Amino acid sequence: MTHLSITEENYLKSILKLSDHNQTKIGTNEIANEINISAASVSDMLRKLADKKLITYQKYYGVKLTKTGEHYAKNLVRKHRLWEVFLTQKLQFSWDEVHDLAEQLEHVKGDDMINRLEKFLGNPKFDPHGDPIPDTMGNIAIRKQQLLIELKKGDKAVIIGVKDTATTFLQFLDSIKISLGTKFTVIGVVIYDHSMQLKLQDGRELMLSQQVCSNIFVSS
Amino acid sequence: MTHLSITEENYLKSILKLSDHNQTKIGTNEIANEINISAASVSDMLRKLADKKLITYQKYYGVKLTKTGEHYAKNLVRKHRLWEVFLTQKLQFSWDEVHDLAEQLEHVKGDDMINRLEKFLGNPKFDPHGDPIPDTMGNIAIRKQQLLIELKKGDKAVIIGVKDTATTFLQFLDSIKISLGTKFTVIGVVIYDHSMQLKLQDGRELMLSQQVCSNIFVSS
DNA sequence: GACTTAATTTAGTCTTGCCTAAAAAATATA
DNA sequence: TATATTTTTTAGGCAAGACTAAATTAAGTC
Repeated sequence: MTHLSITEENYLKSILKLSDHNQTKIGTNEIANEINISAASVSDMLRKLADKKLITYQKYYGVKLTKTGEHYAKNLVRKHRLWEVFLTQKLQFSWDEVHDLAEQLEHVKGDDMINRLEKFLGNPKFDPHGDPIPDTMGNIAIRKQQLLIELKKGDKAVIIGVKDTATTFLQFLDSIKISLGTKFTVIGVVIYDHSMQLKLQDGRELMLSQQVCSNIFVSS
Repeated sequence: MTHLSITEENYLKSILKLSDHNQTKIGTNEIANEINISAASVSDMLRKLADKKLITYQKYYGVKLTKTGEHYAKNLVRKHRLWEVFLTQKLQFSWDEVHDLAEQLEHVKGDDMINRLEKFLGNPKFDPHGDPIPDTMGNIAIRKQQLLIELKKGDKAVIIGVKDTATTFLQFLDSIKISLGTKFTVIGVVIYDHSMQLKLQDGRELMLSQQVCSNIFVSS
């Protein structure tokens, strides 16, 4: 375990994130875009990360994490999500406030601390946004999940995560009192704009736009 | 509140630490020695910190924190000590293990988080080594404390802190099951080498060397 | 296949924070 | 007081990580 700089860690994390959506090799511009840095700077860094065997990199042909690189990256995700659980569960932050803090906390070195933190939090499997927390080996619990938008009238389900974690979206969900674990039944789908009408467990009825429904993960 | 780099924060913290012992202005070499950096580099940084009005600095005549600089430095101490309480109380670390982790955690930005952490921990006034935790204004609780070595035969007291926080010392105290809050009576002082014999609340009797007794704070 | 456009890399700089060696100022000593 | 010693600063460099501008490679189009 070589010591990586915060910058290096952030590159690895971005590459992992992009790999999730896009199975093929990641382009320089994609990374540049993800972390708001010039493509030239990214190019520089990719060479360095390749030298350290954290990525495989062929000039002009994109980049992929090595096993080592992937391990580092997943460990960062693990740390990030555990800290998010800590911030929401123990310090009562709301789910739209925790990302930036976790972004800092994830770079604190000390795997022993993280393992103890995990235990202290009761070995949670998902973070406050419903994203799974990798274990020490980088294994990630898989969960059959679908988007709310895919449900049909009459379906019953529970909210287990969000696809978009933008502050405005999370705050909107808070404002309508929707959170992880909320159970509901689809009582109608508007043909015209694909809005969905839900009846919540607490009896409230709610109309959600197609865009909102496309960003909420549910499980039946 | 300008954003300070970790490096800048560490300089401020060192200057504060040195000021505690030494009321006069702090010399370049002292700082260099404290943080293990060349005097030349320190000189450089002092100029930068003075430009930012965090210290008052007169070439060749040493350095002092400004009100602003002192505020930053005390806030760092506050964060450091609160994180130490967290690590020992919640994650079950022992007092000799927490320093390096707290050294990293103290640089995480977010005063709101720290205030919530403080509350979560039950507003502790002292860290695991018995050092006081500054409040948000930088005020530090004062406590009448004396060194164990100053006590006389027959005195009763309670251990409230340590002067030396070296790992070996803390581990030694752990090994003989002495911790903050331990109550005792001095049942003898050896004239020859000034060792002290204590009777603990739990009935155990213990002989401690002059050096050990010179590094334990007690309160009667 | 030649040409245009988009993506990527290289070249040359800048800032931060560190270093060593040398110069300058302050302090101690004879 | 003059000299020696210690402390501090200046000068010149280096590595990391960023930038812009220019060059190169790949991909898309006619």
